[in-house]
Amino acid sequence: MQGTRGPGRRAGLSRDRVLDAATDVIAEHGAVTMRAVAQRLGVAPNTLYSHVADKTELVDGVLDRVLAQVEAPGPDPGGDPGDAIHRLMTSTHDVLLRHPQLLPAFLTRQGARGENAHRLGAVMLEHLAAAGITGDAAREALRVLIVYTIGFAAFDGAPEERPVPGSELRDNFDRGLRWLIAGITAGEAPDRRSESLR
Amino acid sequence: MQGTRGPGRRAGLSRDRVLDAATDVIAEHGAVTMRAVAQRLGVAPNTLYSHVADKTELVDGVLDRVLAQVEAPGPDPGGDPGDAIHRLMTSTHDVLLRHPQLLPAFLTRQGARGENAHRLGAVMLEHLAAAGITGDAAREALRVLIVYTIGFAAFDGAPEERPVPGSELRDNFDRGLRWLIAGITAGEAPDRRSESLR
DNA sequence: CCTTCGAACTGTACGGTGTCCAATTTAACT
DNA sequence: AGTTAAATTGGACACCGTACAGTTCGAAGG
Repeated sequence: MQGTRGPGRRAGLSRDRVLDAATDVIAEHGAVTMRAVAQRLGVAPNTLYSHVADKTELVDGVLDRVLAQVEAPGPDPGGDPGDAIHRLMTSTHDVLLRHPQLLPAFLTRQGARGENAHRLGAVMLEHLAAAGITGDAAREALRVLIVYTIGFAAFDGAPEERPVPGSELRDNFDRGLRWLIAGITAGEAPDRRSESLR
Repeated sequence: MQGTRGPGRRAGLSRDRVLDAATDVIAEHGAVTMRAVAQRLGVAPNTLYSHVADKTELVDGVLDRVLAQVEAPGPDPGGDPGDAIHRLMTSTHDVLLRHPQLLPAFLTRQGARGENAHRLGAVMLEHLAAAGITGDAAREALRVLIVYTIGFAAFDGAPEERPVPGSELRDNFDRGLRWLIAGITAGEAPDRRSESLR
């Protein structure tokens, strides 16, 4: 039984395996700890720093992996851009709710700055452009939608008293989301709405 | 020079003075620490536990004090309830932005559960009732508005790159808020609106 | 006035956290 | 083969929240 490994003995880690372990730990205990991740990997805590610069980088990695599960419908000429936006934000909301434990981390890191987040933002801007919204107006609309979605998921994932069943919360989210999309696609730039065809 | 105080020697603290010190500390360093608060008061760290049960209770206290600064316009018969709601949420947004350091704490505690938060919620429900929105619909609308406001403030208060000037962010917040209020006061409960008297 | 008692406060300490440093070993490259 | 960079470890540091058991004060009751 060679239970303990001496210094230098490889454990075969990788950034991916570290992030996997971190995801598991956060799913089980609701919070990450360098030591907990290391223990799950059968490794000394410091080892993680060979694959991850910081704890924040570790958390960011986990967050971005979760965001990778969001279904981002591509541009659909002929389809309603509002519908596409609605689907994308709903998928994001669902994905976030599927991992309620890391919603606090999501909030404090303000939405993750990883590549998947970037990808989703780009897709959103495409849909907004298809709806005739570009430039600053598009960026503002995007910000509003992101804030709303993450914020709502965070409040839903709260471990407090739960008088409201999940389905009702989903409806609640859906209703507010429709209000926002309606406002975005309808009344933007009320002074000059010439080429807003439809 | 009697610099150090022996055990038992009173320091003249009170819950209020502790919360004051905590507010200052959080304003300077962006985070609270029992030890930091104690040091600022010239007191041993444990002393705080005579005036505050927990660190979370301390943070909650600070949060609720900040929320006390929000101007909550009373019910105004004849006035537009939508305007009142708009003013209240805008005031909340301003107050939150005035204390960007404790926005993370606000988020992780999901909006503070203190008595001022309660008061603001009650006022909001009054205004919603004045707009003909009651019961579950009112609670849903309130949730949407709170999520949006806190979420937006949190994104604004982020210490990241700031390509957007503050005034523009305020306009951005304002626009989204109007969309939400429009949706709330216009199309609520489209299927069964029988006893929604008005 | 004296006694009593609860509350304020301190010293100390425990278990936990993130992270740095110097060693050690291994795998890969030349 | 020898050299080198990377992976891993033990150990340590500084900090965190907080529990425990004492000390001392201020006020209340006789």
